[in-house]
Formats: sequence, structure tokens, C-alpha cells
Amino acid sequence: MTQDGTRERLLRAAGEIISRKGFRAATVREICARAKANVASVKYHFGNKRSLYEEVLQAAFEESIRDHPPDPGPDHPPEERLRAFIRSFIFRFHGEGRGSWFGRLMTREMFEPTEALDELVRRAIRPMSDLLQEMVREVGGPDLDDRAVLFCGLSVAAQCQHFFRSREVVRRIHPSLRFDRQGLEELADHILAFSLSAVANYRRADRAGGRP
Amino acid sequence: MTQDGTRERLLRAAGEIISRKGFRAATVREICARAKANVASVKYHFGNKRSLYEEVLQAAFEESIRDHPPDPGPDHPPEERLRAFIRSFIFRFHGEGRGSWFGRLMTREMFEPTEALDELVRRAIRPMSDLLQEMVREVGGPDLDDRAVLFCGLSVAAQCQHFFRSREVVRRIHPSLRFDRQGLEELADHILAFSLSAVANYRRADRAGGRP
Amino acid sequence: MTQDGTRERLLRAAGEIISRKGFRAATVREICARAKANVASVKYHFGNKRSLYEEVLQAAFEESIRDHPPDPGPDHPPEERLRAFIRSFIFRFHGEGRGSWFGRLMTREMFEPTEALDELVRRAIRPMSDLLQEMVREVGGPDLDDRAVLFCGLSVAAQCQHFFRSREVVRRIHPSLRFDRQGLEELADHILAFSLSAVANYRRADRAGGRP
Amino acid sequence: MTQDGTRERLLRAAGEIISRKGFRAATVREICARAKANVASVKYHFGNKRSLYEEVLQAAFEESIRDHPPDPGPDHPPEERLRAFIRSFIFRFHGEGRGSWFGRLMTREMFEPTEALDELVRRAIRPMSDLLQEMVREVGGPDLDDRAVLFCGLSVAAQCQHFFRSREVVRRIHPSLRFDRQGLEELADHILAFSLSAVANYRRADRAGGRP
DNA sequence: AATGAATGAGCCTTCATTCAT
DNA sequence: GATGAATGAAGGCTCATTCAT
Repeated sequence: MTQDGTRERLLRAAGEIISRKGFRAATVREICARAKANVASVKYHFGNKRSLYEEVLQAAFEESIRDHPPDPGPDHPPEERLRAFIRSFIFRFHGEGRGSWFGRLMTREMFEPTEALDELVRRAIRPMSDLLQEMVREVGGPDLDDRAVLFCGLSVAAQCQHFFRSREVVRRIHPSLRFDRQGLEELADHILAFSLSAVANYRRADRAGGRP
Repeated sequence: MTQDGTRERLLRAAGEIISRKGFRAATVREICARAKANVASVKYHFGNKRSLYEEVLQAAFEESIRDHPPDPGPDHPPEERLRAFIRSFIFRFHGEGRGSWFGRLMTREMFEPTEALDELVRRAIRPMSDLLQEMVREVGGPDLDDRAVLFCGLSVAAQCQHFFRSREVVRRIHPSLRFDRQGLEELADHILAFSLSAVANYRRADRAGGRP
Repeated sequence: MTQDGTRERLLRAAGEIISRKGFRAATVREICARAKANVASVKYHFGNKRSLYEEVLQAAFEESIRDHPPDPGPDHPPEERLRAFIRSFIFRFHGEGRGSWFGRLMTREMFEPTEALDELVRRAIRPMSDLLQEMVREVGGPDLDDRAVLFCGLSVAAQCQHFFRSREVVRRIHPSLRFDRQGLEELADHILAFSLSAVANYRRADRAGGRP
Repeated sequence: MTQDGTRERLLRAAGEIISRKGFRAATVREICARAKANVASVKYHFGNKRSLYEEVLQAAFEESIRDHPPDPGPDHPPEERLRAFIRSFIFRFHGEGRGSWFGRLMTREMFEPTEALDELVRRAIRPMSDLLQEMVREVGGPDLDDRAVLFCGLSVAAQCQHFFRSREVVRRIHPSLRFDRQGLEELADHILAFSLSAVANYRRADRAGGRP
């Protein structure tokens, strides 16, 4: 259908531009120009700019999950599952194409939430969070109480996102780090090793702070 | 002095508003209105909106460092230094008053750099990064090679910032976590414990694989 | 067509106002108000104020040439051609309607050039200058060398424009001179007579000294 | 006196800047900056920007007349007087230093009169015009009636100003013409020769237009 | 189903002027 | 006698949105 053509092109153009410039800085005109559509087509197909953005977010999330499945399945060994999760997390943020918008869009959305965030949490973020905690619990064993699992999950997620979120700074301070496939693999290896070591010893550490 | 009056009020108003809405979304008019100053006073005192922003950034950084010094000094035990660094890092981002802008401003600036980032990196971020790596090396001992120190430093920094950067999501997913003083202390304790465990074992882990 | 409506009204309003007040002093708001259009319509139709001005200039030039063709053709006697040229020159600057902007706009542009001048020289002024020199050469005969033709051409052009350029002063000093059709015809007659006499005798005059 | 210092510097700075950029485009701030004076000093010394401008005009006129006296005196031969007048006229517009502002300022004022023009006509322009007509009458002899003298005077004045008024165009179309001392002398020679030839023959020409 | 034209609110910036000292 | 600070009125431009077709 001709409609689908325009709609689809609009979605794609909006994803590229908004993920690069942010919601505000991206203009409807630029999006329409790139999609080779009329300025009025955003209103026509999506009602307004914000609704277009919300559809972009959803589409990006779905494609990113499809491109980088976060879980090989509960029948795999715990470390392998965690490794897969970490890799999926990292590549979801750094990939090319539509899947990569998701990282950028999420980062924005988390920092500067719009009404779209609640829906996003429900459909995308909470399931991931639950999955991560499940894996951490598996890896950590029975000595890790719920609170510890929660915090350790946060630490893993933190590491997976930091490289992307701070990329402009990282590029300046650590030029030896690369953002290509090999660099990201090295990063994933580090995060896995760091986190496994941490969790393995965590139960023995005095979480109250080591104050003498 | 009259000069201090308007200039100072402008700086304060700009910090509050820009940190909340971002550079673009914050309007000179709103800033001036809140500072009870004329629209033209931004030009008079700072030249333009961007220069005002740069001064805000500098002032926020300096005040945040003054409020939360990151290093008790090299004569303290390594773990204590790292603990102080982590606490300073966390509180710097979550602080009240002018210092609190810092977190938001930095986060924005890192994700969506303006021309101000280079100066910020030079004066604020790189020194912190160097200090952190020094501490990690102290804690990790001679078995940690340079690459490992670099990556472990990233992991620590990641955890310190994540709680703030993802606060809107954390609030929704983990309502049991609090952002008050006590909650932040608990977080700092966790990050220290997690990171110390990780570094202590890191040298033994097979970084390329993660399985012993 | 609706398009022609606003665009055309904008062009007309801009011509009137800019020719009267100058490019800087003329405001987009005033132009739009007179054209009964929105402030944003200048951007929509012309991109910005300057481009609008350039189109005004072109349109004024073209209409002025159409209203007052400068050359009856090379098959007419030399004096007749020169007379036609002078009349056309004068009336082009003093004309009514859109053509009348041309004088003002040209005068401004010559004195205080914008980027539009180069294009104007290429399309409007140089062809006129070439035509004038051709006529002067015809009238002056073979005794007039190139340098003399050039200077005599300048003198003719000077006279044609002076009455307009100095009109505010002329009105004050010589109230007997009129700017109506009859007054301009008298002026044209004078310029032709003055210039023909000058050129006829020029070859014999000692240009370096002026005393026979 | 210190006041005179500032006042004088203000006058000089305003002359330079306004003659170059025009009254509107010249800003009080730039003038004060160049004069190393406070922004408020214009109000203090002259009341407002326009009054400053009027004083600049007067001062420039007086200096220009002093630098380039237009008349060697009635006891000199007619052609010599006219030659001196033409040279003075031309150099007044093209000179360097304060005298040169006058040309620019006059040209502006004539095209876009302010309230200062009436005073300027009374004190500067009309006396010059009268003088020129006297010279033309001397040169033309008794056959030239008043009307002819008037028009011929206009033609001489037109030529003297045209080279300056159209300089931006002349530079583009006739790059062989120079604006240095020698070029201006050549121009003066031409104008004198052209005008003398014209006037000498003018009485014989059919001023009504040469229509057969 | 889709569009080119038009809108109005609002943005940053600029400037001559004035105020308080 | 002189100034740095402050003001208010614009100015050009931008953008999401809407209208008429």
C-alpha cells in the first residue's frame, strides 16, 4: 500500500534523526525531507511529532530485541547465559541500523522521561531487569540474598550501559578503546570477568562497608 | 555589589533551569525571569546563552568538588581512598543545591556534547579519571596490568553514575531503593564491596573467557 | 492561484518598503504586515530576508527594462539611439509603480553593496554599460579612442543618475525644476545636448589641460 | 581638558565608523569602544546618537573645505577656476582622513535625508552650487541663459560625484580605472574637458531636443 | 490518501538609552 | 565629569501545527 510506504519511511527517518539529535532538536521538516514525504504527513499518519516518536521507540525496541536476543535459555550454564546477556546488552546499544536507535533513544528517555517511559518500562525494561536478576542469582548461588542480587544486577547493568553513555568522554580520555566489534567484545569479556569475580566474592565481603 | 547581584542570580537560575530541561529547552527568558533580570542581561554579563552555560558548568563543577572532595590523600589506606572516591562521586551527582546541577549537567554534556565538553574533560573529568585509576592500581596490586586497570576504572565509574543516570527507571522498577542520604550510603557500600571483590579476583579470572 | 497571492504581495510590499527605507531599516514584520501575510511567510517563500530582497531587485530590474527599453535598435541613427538610451535611463529611475523601486534599490546597492551587487552587475549594469559605450562610440566617430569612450560614457551615465540621486538636494536648491514627466523630458533633452556637444568637441580639446 | 579629549575622540570615531557603515549600522557601542570611552558618554556629551551624527557632519564639512578649497578666487581665469572647483570636488570625496568622511556622509545624507540635511544645504551645498553656477556662467559667456547655466551646473556636479557614488560598480566594470591620486587627476581632466566642450557648443545646440 | 501554503507563538540576540553611583 | 550595570523594545528567524484542496 502506498500509505505503508510513507508511514514506514517516516518511522525510519524519525528513528535515525531523533536518535542522533534528540527529540527536540530533530525537526519534523528534516524528518519528512529525509522520508521524502510532505510536512503534513506526520500529522496525517501519527497525529503529531510526539506520537511519531512513541511509535519509533516501540519499533526500535522490538527490532533490537530481535537482532540481539538477550537469553540463550534457562538450559544453558549460568555464566554462558550472563555472557550472552551482557553481549546482547552492549551490542543493542552500539549496533548499526534500526536496532542501534534503541540504545540512544532509551538513554534519552531514561534521562529525560516522556510519557512514553512508563510503557517502555513495562514492556522492555522490567522484563530485562527481571531476567538479569535471575541470572545473577544463578551465578551467585544461595548465599546472595535478595538485596544483594538487586544491587549486583544494578552493577552489571551499569557497566553494560556506561561505555555507550559516556562514549564521548571515553573517546577523549581513552583513545586506545575502540567501538568496533572487537572492542565491544573485549568490553563484554571484561564486564563478565569483573562481575563474576565480584559476585563470587561478594558474599564474603562485609557489605555494611568494611568499617573497622 | 550590584554586579554580583544580577550575575550571580543569573548563574543560579540558569543552573537550575538548564539542569532540569537541558540547554536547548531552557530559554533565556525563563532564566531571566527567575533571576528577576532583563532578557538583555544575559548578553551583557555573559555575551550569549552558551557562554552563560559554560560558566554555569564550571561553577557547578567547582562547587561540587568543594562540597565533596574526592580524595582524602595518598597517605590513607587504598580501600579508604577508594571508598571516599566512590562516596564523593555518588554524592556529587545527587547533592542538593548548586552541586546537584552538576550531575544533570554532566550527564547531559556527556551524552550530547556541546563545545563545552572539551574544557570540562580537561579540567574536571580527566583528573578524576586519573585519580580513579591510581586508586584502582593501589587496590589491585602489581598483578593488574594497565589494560586491566583501565577497564576496572571504567567499571567503578559506571556503577557510580548509573544510579543517577537511570534514576527514573530505578524509581519505577525498584521502589525499595531510596535516594536519600542513607540510600546513597548503602549504594556506596555496595559499589565498594562489589568492586573490591571484583578487583581482588580479577587477576585470576580468564578475561578472554570467564570460565576457570 | 493562492501561491501567487502571498508571494506576489510579499514581493510588492518588500519593494516599496525597502526602496524607501533601505534593506536594514525595512523590517520583515512591516513587510509582512503590509502584504497581509504572516511573519513566517518570508521564510517559507524566500528563505530569508536577503533572498527576498534579491528577488525584489531582479523583478524591479526586469520590469523597469520592460517599461523603458533602452535601445531602439542599431538600425536607428546614433543620436536617436543615444536620446532613447538617456530617456530610458532617466525614466527607469523616476518611474512610477514597481519600476520606480529600481532607481532607489540600484542607488542603494551601488553605494552600499550587498552580495546581490555582483549578480546585478552581471545581468543588468554591465550590459547597459556596454550598450552606452557602443552608442558613444557611434556618436563620437573614429577620432574617439577607447579611453575617451570610456570616460565619456561615464559622464553620460553620471548625468542620467544625478538628478535622481540628488533629488532631495535639487528640490531644495532648484525648486523650479520639476520631477514630473515634462521636467524629466527637459532634463533628457539637456543631457543629450550637453553630451553631444561635449563629444563632438572632445577630440579637439586638450584633455590634459583644457585650454586650446 | 579631559572632556575635550573624550568628545574629540568620540567625534573622530563616529566619523570613521558612520561614514563606513552608515548611521544605522554604526552602533554607539562600537563608536565608544573605538574612542575608548564609556557607552554612556554619547548621551553625556551629545545627548543622543543623532546629535552626535550632526556634529560629525558639520565638523567633516568644515575640514573638507579647509583641506580642498573649491575656489582660487575670482581673479583667476575662468577655466582655471572651474578646474580647481572640479578637482576640489573630486578630492573632497575621495581623500583620506576626516575630510573624506564628508563625501560619504553627504552621499548618504542626500539619498536618505535626516533632519541634518536642511542645515547642510544652507551652510555647505547651496554656497557650492552658487559658486559652480557662477563659474559655468563665466565659462559659457553671455549666450548661456539662466536655465542653461542651471542645467550645465548640474551636469558638472553630476560628473564630479558619479565616480565616487558608483565606485563599487566602476571597480567591477572598469578595472582599468584607478582611485589613486593619478587616476583622480585623469578623471578631473576629463570632466573639465568634457564640460568645457559641452558648454562651448551648448548655445548652438537645439536644447529642445534636436527633433527634426 | 496526501499536500503545498500558511500560521502564531516563541527563540536568541541586538541596540540606544537610562539609572545609580 | 564619567561610568558600569541594567532596561525594554524590537528584529530576524524557527518550528510544530493546521488549513484548503
